[in-house]
Amino acid sequence: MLPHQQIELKLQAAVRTVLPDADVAAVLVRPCDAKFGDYQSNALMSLAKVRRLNPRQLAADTLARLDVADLCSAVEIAGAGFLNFRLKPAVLAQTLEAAARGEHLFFDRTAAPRTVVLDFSSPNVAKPMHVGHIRSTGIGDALQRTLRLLGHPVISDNHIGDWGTQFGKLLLGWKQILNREALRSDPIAEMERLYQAINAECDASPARLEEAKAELVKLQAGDPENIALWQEMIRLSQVQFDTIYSRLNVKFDQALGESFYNPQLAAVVADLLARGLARESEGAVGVFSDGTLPPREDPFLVSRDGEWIPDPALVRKSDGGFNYMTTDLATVDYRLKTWAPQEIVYVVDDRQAGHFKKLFDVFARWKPEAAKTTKLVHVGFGKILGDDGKPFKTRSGGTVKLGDLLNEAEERAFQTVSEKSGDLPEAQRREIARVVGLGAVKYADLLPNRQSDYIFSWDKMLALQGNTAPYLLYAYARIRSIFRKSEAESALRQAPGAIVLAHPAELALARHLLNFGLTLEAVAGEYRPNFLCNYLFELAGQFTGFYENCPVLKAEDPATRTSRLALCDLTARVLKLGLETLGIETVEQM
RNA sequence: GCAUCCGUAGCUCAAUUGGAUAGAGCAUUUGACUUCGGAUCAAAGGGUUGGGGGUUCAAAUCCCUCCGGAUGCACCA
Repeated sequence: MLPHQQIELKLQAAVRTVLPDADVAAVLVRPCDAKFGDYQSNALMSLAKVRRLNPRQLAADTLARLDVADLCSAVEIAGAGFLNFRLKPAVLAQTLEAAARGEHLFFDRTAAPRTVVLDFSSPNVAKPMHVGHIRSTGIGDALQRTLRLLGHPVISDNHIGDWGTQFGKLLLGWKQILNREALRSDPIAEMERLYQAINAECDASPARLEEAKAELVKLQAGDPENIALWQEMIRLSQVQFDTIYSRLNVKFDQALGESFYNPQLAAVVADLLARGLARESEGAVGVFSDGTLPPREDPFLVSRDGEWIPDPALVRKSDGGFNYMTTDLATVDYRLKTWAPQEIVYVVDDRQAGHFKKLFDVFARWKPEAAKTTKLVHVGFGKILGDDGKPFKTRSGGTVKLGDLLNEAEERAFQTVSEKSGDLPEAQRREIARVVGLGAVKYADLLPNRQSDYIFSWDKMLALQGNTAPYLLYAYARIRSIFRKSEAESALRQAPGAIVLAHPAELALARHLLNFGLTLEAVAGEYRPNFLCNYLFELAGQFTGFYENCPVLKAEDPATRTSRLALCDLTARVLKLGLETLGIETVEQM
């Protein structure tokens, strides 16, 4: 167990003896500004507040019951009632030595695993994956990696858009205007063309729209020809998905598309009707407000002309068809029955926040028992903008296809690598460029707080300085080169010596290494990979300070050299694992 | 119109239960080293956290209000 956790447990026990009724779950120990110490707790101030106690007195009483002499050199009460802890350097060194022996890497697997269904990526059949998919896919994958690393069982599920009204138009196009040659060379582009052409015709001609609807009805009724064509469209799309996911190194446990839930949709609606949760209105069936919330907070009401009117969650259209609310409800039901998760997490565009608010509300009313044990979470994210501040498009104004984007990233990275390391063989430069280019795109997407929009910039994400993937990869490669040069790695692994933290830069680096686990927990707790990005960037910065001030291979004595090599190795391992957790590979040389 | 999210340095962004003097990178200026990888590092300037009010020992964070932006508002997903 890491030192801060030991302190935290002891502090919680001390608080319990002083305030037996207190909820100590909020009594946390967190890293703090180095001038105050290594760790800090500010929990006593809020505990004192609600009890109208003097916070400094409470801190003093708690401190009297707290024995952390084995871990800390001093505990201070500061300011309004902060507790500041300073680790003994020996404790710091011992923690690093245990890591050097491979006993841990500054994080613990969770003591309270939670089963999480992670729903992300969700591309559509017959459409190209575009730049927008990088967000859901990248954030979702980083979250699944983080949760797994911490020991939580994860079921990642790609809820592919393989059903819906668009197939009426696609089928009509396929039967009437399909270009076989184009389909062979670029199936996704051809299917997209079919959809766009027919869609435009339908907008202009109601008769054409009726034709498309007729194809859809046939498909829904199980017409063998339409089913076969639909399956062919899915198969062709799957080839594209597989290619992209393979490049991005993203894996799913499940890929149960919308069509998987078709057989359950009628039963879902019947059940909602039978329970009195849904009712018919204007020929459609919807779930309406239950009046328990004030109108402003009620997701089923909307204001029009100064009046609150119903804004139901429709589960059946007036033509008898179902929509995505119905599918999502059936999906929740299936996931509950199949995996009994504690959480279902949807990594989906923030624009759908309203939909999820309704979905979660209907779920709570539909399955009140399950709602007590299963938390539904919408992990939303903002848009990617061009440097004009408008949604990111190609120069001609079209959608940026994900495959093209990845190609360009690799190409740009290749040019830089060739410029800087032209002496490496081309195959190696290609491989470096692949890792750097893809890493740059992923990292740039994970770095900003996910809820805000961000501006896409090749120059910034591929820059070798600043908070970028290339910088972190370079930091890693630089450490690795020390070992290449010294051939000291095997010796280090065989006989890890004592770690001596004498220089301030060594201490600072060591402290930062210890915070890796806290960072991972924060990522998993708030579904925010950017915490890990910033942690790694800071780690690289701390390493630089160490590297500038503390000669490693030229250290003054063998013991110092061994100790510093161990610090290098631990830093490299955390960088590598951290990047891996973000879905980013590393290279030994660049 | 109503709702949601957002507004932080010239630009792009951070800020982990409300915590101590709001931090990085870019850009700008200055400096270091015939380099354990210069694809480097160090330093400086730059802020009334959109405005105003409130709660609190403590507010970028919570509440109210105004301004500005994005998004969403039954039978597309």
